[in-house]
Amino acid sequence: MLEIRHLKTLHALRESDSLVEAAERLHLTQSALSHQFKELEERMGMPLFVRKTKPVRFTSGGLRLLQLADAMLPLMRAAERDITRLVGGTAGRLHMAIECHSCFQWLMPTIDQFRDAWPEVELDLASGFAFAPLPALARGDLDLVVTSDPQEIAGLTYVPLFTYEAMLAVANQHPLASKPFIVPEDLSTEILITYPVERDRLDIFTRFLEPADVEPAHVRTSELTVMMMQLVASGRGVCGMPHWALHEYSSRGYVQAKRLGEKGLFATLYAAVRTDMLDVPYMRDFLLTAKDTSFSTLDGVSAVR
Amino acid sequence: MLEIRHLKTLHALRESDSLVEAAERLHLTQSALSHQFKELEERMGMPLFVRKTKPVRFTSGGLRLLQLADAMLPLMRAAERDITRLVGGTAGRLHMAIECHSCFQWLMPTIDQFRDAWPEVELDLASGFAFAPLPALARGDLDLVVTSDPQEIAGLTYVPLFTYEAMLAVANQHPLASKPFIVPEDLSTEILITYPVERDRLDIFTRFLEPADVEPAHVRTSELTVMMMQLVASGRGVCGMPHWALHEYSSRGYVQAKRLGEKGLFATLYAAVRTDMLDVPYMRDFLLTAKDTSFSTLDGVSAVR
DNA sequence: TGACTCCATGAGTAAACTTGATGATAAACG
DNA sequence: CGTTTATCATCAAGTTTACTCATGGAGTCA
Repeated sequence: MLEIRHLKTLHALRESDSLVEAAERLHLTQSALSHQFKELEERMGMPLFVRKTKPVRFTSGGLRLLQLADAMLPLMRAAERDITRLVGGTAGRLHMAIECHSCFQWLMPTIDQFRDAWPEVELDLASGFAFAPLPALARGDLDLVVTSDPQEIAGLTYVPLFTYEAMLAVANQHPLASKPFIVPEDLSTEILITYPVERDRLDIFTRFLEPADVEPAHVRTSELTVMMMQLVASGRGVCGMPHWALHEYSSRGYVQAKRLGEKGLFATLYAAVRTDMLDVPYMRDFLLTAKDTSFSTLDGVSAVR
Repeated sequence: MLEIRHLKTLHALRESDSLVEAAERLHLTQSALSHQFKELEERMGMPLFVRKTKPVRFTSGGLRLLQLADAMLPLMRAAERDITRLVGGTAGRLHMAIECHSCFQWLMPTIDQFRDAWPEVELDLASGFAFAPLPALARGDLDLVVTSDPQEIAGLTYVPLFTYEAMLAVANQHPLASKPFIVPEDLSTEILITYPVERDRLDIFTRFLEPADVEPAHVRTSELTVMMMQLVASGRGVCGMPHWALHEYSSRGYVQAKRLGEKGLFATLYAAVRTDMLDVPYMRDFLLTAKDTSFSTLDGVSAVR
């Protein structure tokens, strides 16, 4: 019924002052526009503009359609631009979400490096995701999700980034420091320090304490890793942390890193992307950079991949 | 390039699970959709959905276009509905603005009556207009403006509603009560009570005091006419008011209504509408009702029309 | 009045769209 | 494991649509 073409014509007509001028602007003949309006007005059942005046004047119906055009044409242009950039693959959008809080510091170098290499790509990073990020990825609201819990969703591909061991940071003189590894019950009398996020996003709860039905004596939160390390070092609590994040502190003897459970608590981080995005150059590059960064981050820290 | 039809097709394809089903939904053949997609994907330079899967899966490009469809299709439907209602003329929109503050009480009965008669018309009344209402009317953002200052704007018609005399309410025992009429200088020692609006929207300033360069001793404001009358009656100020608004009080000897200037201060109120809206049934009716109401409001109050 | 501008109209044409039939491919089924 | 069924692509043909070209009427300005 109503078509984009009509809106474009109306828009051009308002910008110019007559049908002829509007026709030129649209690279059409005046006759074409005349026909177009005739038919459109027939379909709408009302005139859309007054012809004899200069500049042209719109009727109420015409004005309403112009409102529509003003709303729709920019949307269209934006979408077409996005598609073009997507095809080109050197520009586009990369909206990320990360489920794992402690990955921030690991992801940041990757992002910085990427931003330099692909200045045309619009970067966005959301961490505190209210909604489930993987469906949002499938829906197209996101472009990449860093997760340790890959779910089988059609159209999504999971690219493994690296495997890390979650460990417990304790003060050097702490009683637990002498144990070969930590068991859940050890924490029932401890103060546990975590990032200020929901429990079900912290491996130490979901995969260590909760299966054993153990609750720490107290839980306190901190935004910054440095701050957490200070608290731990001064014996005011313990905290779970990826071994690579801990390495900087444990290798200097600032705190001790203890294994969680006899066999350790390992997790693999994946980058989830829509499968067809794997072909897009900037996406390939981001994934490669992310892997590289993770290797170098892990380098000399652990053999775990 | 990109057209509504394409968005509708994509939308239908997401709702159904295959091309055939989408085709049915759109009352088209499967072949039609196949052709349509082939061409669209060619134009876009990328596939938009994965065919072999069930339900169909969209590529990133397809998802982006679906986002666009989700934004645009509702806008279109709303616009088309508005146009239909505009043509029918028994339903539609009537967004008003009034420039003259004291017209509220006069307009309200008209609006009430109108609402009963045309329940399908979406009424909206704005008084404190930040922007100029007449250009907004011409632009299509408003549908009716009550003004006493008609400006020649192409496409607008001014329907005179009635002429009224602005008068000054003073206490019975007030010194000014004995004068045959008021001159601007009389107010230089008086407390003037006004509605709490900008000065340039009050005739007593723009057409009486300011031309004579006279400032009242003090200006205080009040929201309610009743309250203003009480203040005036108890000798705590004077106030300018349309004679019809004053009549209720002056005819009972509560206050005195004095002429402003030897010849009186008259103003005509107009309803400004876009000319083509004069044909719309509900608009005709509103204007007639408004005139009627103004006649009956004036009835027995004054012969001024 | 004549030149000019603007818009409407009719006819012709090329392109786009649709249709229905047919074929290829892949999944579902006995 | 062959058969059935469903889905999508392709083809040829008919139809519609949207444009251009050519022409004419109406209004405007010297």
